[in-house]
Amino acid sequence: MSKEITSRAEDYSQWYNDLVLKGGLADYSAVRGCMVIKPYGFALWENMRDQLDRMFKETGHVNAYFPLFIPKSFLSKEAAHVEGFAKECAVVTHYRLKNDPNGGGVVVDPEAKLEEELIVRPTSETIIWNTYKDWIQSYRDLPILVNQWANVVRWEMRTRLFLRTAEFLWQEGHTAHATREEAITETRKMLDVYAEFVEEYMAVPVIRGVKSESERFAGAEDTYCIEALMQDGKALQAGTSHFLGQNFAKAFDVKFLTKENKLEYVWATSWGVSTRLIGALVMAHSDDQGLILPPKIAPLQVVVVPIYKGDEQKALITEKVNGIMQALKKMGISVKYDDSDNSRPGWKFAEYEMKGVPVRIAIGARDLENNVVEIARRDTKEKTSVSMEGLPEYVKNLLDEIQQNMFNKAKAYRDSHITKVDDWAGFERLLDEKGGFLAAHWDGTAETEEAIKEKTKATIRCIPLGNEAEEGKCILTGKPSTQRVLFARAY
RNA sequence: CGGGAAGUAGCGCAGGCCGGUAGCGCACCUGGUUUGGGACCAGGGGGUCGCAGGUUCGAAUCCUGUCUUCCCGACCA
Repeated sequence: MSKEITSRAEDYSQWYNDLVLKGGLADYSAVRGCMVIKPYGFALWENMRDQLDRMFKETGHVNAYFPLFIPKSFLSKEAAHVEGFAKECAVVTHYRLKNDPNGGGVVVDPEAKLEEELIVRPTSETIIWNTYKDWIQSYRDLPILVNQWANVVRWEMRTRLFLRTAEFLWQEGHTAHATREEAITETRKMLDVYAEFVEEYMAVPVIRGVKSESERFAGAEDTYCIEALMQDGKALQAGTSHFLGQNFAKAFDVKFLTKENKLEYVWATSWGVSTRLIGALVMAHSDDQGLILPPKIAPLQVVVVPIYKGDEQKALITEKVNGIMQALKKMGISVKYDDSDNSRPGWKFAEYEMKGVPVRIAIGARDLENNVVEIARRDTKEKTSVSMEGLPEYVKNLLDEIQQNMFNKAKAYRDSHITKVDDWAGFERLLDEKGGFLAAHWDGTAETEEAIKEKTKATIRCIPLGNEAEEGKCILTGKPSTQRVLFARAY
């Protein structure tokens, strides 16, 4: 048929592309490295965004919006920061086009060169801290807890749908605090918010941790992260939260007066998650039949497919379905009745499986007679005959169960792919044969980390929070180590 | 940005070496029969062959450039 999905076993990358494209989440666009997020994919993002937004507001944050363009000079104010992003910045140099005197359409007007070039934001720390300077006078102005939903641009060499595109959507929280402790607390709090969201709503288990120096955000003192594991054994960073210390306050000269009337630099955090989460969602749960979406964020939770012979039967079924739909909607369940006549039930079944709709209800003449419906769940593909009596409650419970089951399944896979390893040969072999996270000792130096990366392509994903101390020897150098860290090949 | 592959109807492809006015399957439209896991019959519509130049009487086909995508590397979230 026209919508075959490449199997995971055959070609994992192609499988992922097939799911995104054929599941209707996104399409390639005419612009290099940029994608079109289609309505179904955007509905998914909206559900994620809305929930995150609620959680940000519950933790005291407010939304604002800062400019897309950043003066070039701003970026260079924080040395580490500019170094981290310089290689992937899009630069605006002119502000006008004109008709090509040679008749070739429009050309950039050389007369319209900008005095100072503008950078399309790769992230907004600089423009925001330049602004915060004006907002902050005294300790009474703190803390500032601002988030923005925005697009950002990072000019990537190699792009992949959702996982890495030149332009992507995200949120970036930027907070300012009076004390180091308060800023660190904020950094950790938002990491917890992310972890809760990804686990509770996306049903993807994550490991909370701290990045090593070389994986740290450019300009941060500490970068915290949540790391998820994909079905091919590769890790994916699902969110980051940075303790920025006073780096940006110093770079942009943002000081405040304390109660004691002393002038001090402000402490900062920033934190973000992006549409990349959709990539994580796809790769954590889906199978060779298509997407599997967790009920809590699925654009559509239930689809009803009628099976009928002739218009009379269809009318009877539709009448019954209308009642079911109303009852489900009353319980806050999103449901669609697909009574379109241009495809048959079997085709619809396959289609909604591809799109990952958690629950399918099929109802035909036989069911009407017996006062039942057939319910199929996407996660396990199980089909059951269920009485019409109490159907809404049954569906409600089933959605909860699917959500839980998806998380449990992903967690079982993840947990079985965290492997302790103490010898180099085993380390290399496990990376190739099993994948997942390898818990190994590391001597704590960037040189060793780099050497391991070069030999194996594996990086230190994080040092887990609450990691237990354990004497050991570095997996590569044999030098003394005090704890295990998590290595993995990553997206 | 290097190495490989590709771009022809909405989707998947053939045609290309050997230039002569574009074809198949699915989808779509009409009518009918159908409908419990991707229906069938009959009739029909749809393509400046990615884009721009060039060679030629004539280009999907040959040449040059360019854009986009995929896979593998380097880089990164």
